[in-house]
Amino acid sequence: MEDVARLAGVSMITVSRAIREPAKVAPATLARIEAAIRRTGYVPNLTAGSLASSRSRIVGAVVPTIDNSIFAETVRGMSEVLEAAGYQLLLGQTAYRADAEDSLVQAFLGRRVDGMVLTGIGHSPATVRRLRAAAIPVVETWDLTARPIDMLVGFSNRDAGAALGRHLLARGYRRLGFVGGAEERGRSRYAGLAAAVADVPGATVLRQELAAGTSYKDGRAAILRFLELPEPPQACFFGNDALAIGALMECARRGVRVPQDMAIAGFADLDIAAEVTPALTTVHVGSRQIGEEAARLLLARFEGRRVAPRIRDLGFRVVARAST
Amino acid sequence: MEDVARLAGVSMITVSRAIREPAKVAPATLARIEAAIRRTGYVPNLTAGSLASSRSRIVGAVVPTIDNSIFAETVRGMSEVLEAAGYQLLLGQTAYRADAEDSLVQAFLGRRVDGMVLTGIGHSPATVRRLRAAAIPVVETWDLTARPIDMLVGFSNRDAGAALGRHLLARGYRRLGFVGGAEERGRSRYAGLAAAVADVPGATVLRQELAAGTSYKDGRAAILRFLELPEPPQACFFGNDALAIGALMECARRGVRVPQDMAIAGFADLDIAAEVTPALTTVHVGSRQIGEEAARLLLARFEGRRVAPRIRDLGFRVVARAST
DNA sequence: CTGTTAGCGCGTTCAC
DNA sequence: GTGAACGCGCTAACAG
Repeated sequence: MEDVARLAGVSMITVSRAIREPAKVAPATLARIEAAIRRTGYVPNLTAGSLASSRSRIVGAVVPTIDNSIFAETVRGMSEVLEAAGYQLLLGQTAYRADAEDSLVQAFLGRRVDGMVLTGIGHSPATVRRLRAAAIPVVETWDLTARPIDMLVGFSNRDAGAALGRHLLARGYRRLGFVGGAEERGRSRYAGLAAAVADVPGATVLRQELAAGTSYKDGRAAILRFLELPEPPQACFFGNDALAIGALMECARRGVRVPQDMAIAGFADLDIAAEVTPALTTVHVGSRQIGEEAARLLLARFEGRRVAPRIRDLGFRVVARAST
Repeated sequence: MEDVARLAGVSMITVSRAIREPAKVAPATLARIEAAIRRTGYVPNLTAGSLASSRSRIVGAVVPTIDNSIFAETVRGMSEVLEAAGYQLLLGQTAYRADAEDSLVQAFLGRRVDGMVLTGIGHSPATVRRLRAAAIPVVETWDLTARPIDMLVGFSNRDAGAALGRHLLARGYRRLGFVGGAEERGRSRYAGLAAAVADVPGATVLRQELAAGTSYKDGRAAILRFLELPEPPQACFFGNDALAIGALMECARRGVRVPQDMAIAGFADLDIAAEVTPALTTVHVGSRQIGEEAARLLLARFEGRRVAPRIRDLGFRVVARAST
């Protein structure tokens, strides 16, 4: 930067301004500086800038995984909004390991990210303490609570589970099954379903809890376990679409008719849910919008705007298709 | 850090060492420092560390998108290997926009990433110049070339396309179709297919080039266009599994038998490819391994080890399933 | 609109 | 095994 300044015959601070707020520099000066930048091949060191300004223009995001497209869409939405505003995304994946979130948060805070996005509302006390101490904007996502750490963008997994349960019950199914991974949000969906079932005399629900981080194969195996029961469920709600589609495919192979012999529903409404045959009943939750909105909230706070309300319930929508 | 040093009765540099190389600090001193860190809630500022040491422990990765799980797996593999080594991942998505890569590279270099991972081997001259000037380790992925910018982990899209073409031809199909997005690697796959077709007298191939960033829906539409022809292809190769599965589903809906009336093949071997009915013939390319290996190469270079060879051809494998 | 001064919070290099 | 001085490259705050 010193070279650039010398070449342009100005001081370093003017170069700095020419880069960050070109409008505040005289056009002639600006032109000379730009020429000098080009000649020297100067690349501003944003690390030094971050240190000096104590703003990194980096946002940290922690998700369980991006393989499973439900979070991939969220990350994509976030990343597009952030990039458009000149921010970068530091991505961390926990693979559903309990301790991974805290160490990622710690690492991100060490990098002085300007904001953080977390998945879910369950965090270790240490994590919460760290985030509060850092005093940066934080957005929790994919769930709902009255007391977020700071801001929140999501929907009620419990209500969504209940709504899907009511849909199944309304369709006349009474013996229900639930299959989900061992993680917080999946459990909330089950709790909702169970509550809906409790409201209807004679309705029952059987639950299979799998390890977290499930995929197609697990759905296939789970539906088999149900089908082998003397009295299998009539309808099965899977904690995510991948599980449900695995189950759907297994039914197709075995000649189990969906929904006549076994109704199947998923969760999240991946692109593929509408494409399979029969098309999958699921709950649409706006994965992409969650990411976009989270990013927008952060940007608002970065720009000093007050965010109200701090809780954004984006809701959900039961999408009834042919599989139920 | 000054507070910590004072509390522990040592100098700042000793605190610094206690954090980075605890082995080089006397156990008693170390214990006092750790206690002081806990009492003060001190969080080392890695930005300052980066500036002083000119090593950021950040790797930048540019992918077209992570929605499409083929790159999601690569990113996941990368991120796991990097996180285990104490590195963080800065993620950028181009959404297949031509100019997006260069601006992301520019931004990442400005942050002084220690290394970069790019998707593909086609980059603007400006991008290549920047990367060379930065003199950091760079890994290109998902394709093959004799002259990578620095290092490369991938496979030959052309050969993979040709291999799948030979598979279709060996199965007796002569009128082939190809559907792919308008992007470099998809075009290479087509080129390979076309070459395989040229080797067999009487074999033909019809091509549909879609916009880049395709999904299930596009596959569905594309197969319809083929089916409406007076003489549709007998077998259709799709540039990625999502397209192929969309087509598969459309065939199921229309009562078009796969593979008897229309054979279908995809590319990348997503988890779901093995699960659909009929199971999808595709080309396995080790998306996850590409990411892991790219990360390992970078780590090797960060640690000063020489990497040879700099080109890692991970190969591919035609996975013949029921859909062809 | 432009410049000056004074750090940002560490790690490097040497010395002890 | 520990410390002092210096600088990494930039920007905030103020002055002009």
